Amino acid sequence: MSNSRSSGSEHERTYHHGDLRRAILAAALDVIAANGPAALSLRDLARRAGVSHAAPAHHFKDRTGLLTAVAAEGYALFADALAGAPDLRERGVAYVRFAATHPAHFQVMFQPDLYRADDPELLAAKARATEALRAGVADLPPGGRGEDDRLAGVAAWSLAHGFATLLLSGNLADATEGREPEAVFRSLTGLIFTPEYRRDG
Amino acid sequence: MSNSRSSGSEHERTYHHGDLRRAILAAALDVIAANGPAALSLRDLARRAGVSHAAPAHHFKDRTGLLTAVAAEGYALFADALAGAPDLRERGVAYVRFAATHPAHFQVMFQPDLYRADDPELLAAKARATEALRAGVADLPPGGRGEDDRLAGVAAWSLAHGFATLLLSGNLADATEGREPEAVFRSLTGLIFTPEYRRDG
DNA sequence: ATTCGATCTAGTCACTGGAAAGATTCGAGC
DNA sequence: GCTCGAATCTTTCCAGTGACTAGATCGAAT
Repeated sequence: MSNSRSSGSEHERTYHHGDLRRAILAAALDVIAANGPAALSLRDLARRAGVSHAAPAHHFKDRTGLLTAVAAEGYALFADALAGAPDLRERGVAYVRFAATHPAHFQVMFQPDLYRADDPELLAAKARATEALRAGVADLPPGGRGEDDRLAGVAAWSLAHGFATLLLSGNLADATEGREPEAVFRSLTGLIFTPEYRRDG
Repeated sequence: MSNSRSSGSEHERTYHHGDLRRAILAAALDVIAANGPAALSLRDLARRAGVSHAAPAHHFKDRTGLLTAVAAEGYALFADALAGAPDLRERGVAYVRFAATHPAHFQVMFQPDLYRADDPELLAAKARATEALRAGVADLPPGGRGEDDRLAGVAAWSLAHGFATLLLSGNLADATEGREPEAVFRSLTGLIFTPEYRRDG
């Protein structure tokens, strides 16, 4: 590692950036979070990182490759976030919190048009996340009821996902009104879930 | 109206298209439904309509203007679809059905980055849709309970919206498995809503 | 020290969105 | 029927972008 570029505020021009992949990814997340995936430009990211316009290609192949990397990283972080939650309700809260704290990742993850959905690394991370979700649903009903379990899982997923996407698209601005979105979602779950589907106090 | 262009299969070249605005909009919906909003190109749409690449600009100003028109039309159709439903549950079903039958509209509507959210026509249509949603939530609890009403409304909205977006992003493929998404959603609502929040049989 | 692979640069091409200026057609009013 | 203004469409042009290629530079292992 020749040059980490973290010592001075001015970019010290050297041939090798040091950690261009991370720098491009970080810049991409900024742009996406601010203006959406459509506003993302490889050349702009290269400029921000202080490298030539063709440099990112070596790390991500092309634009789709960059977004694939974003989605893969997103699913990995997502799986970790979900795994840390104790019960179903808190897993839903973690779902919403992830969307709120990682809006760029979340947006890209759920727009498969933007990336290569067959990427191996992405598939592995997504599988981990899916497993974390499924595990959350598995401890849901007292006894397995077959088809209803699956439906209940889809319902819980839909509830959390809908809240998260509405939040990111700005449609819950007046519903939350300054309150923490997670908190709103938490009280919301207490309202809609029937008692036998609750695990929390 | 000089030339409707609907008589023959071959485009009869005339200077005026006849209904270019509709033609461009229709082509745009096709492209978005097939490959997402990112794949949309004004020049491509112009080619499909058989006009010069600058022709669409007169009807939509720019790319953002076209997407604004898509969103506005979407909200108008959405309001109509929601207004036709008798009770809250069927309004949710209508929500999901709209997303399934108008995927392009739906996708654009809930990505405000793509269009001009302050467009007057769009705002009017969105207000109608919001009103239709609010009315659906209003007849929900037996007696008004203040803050809980609002939360329940957000919950119902989140449930329908989450199901719809997961459906469009391909995440419910194995959960529906050939069955009509609407039907799956309908049975899902019966499972998750507490009895006192139900109106249906 | 040399070599090899990884990283980055420079140059190029096709495509896109957008703006400007001109051509064609429509339709209202005479 | 004719003219004229407005709407619609074409042509031309420019800057920005993604992607490809060839070459320059660097790092590290041998």
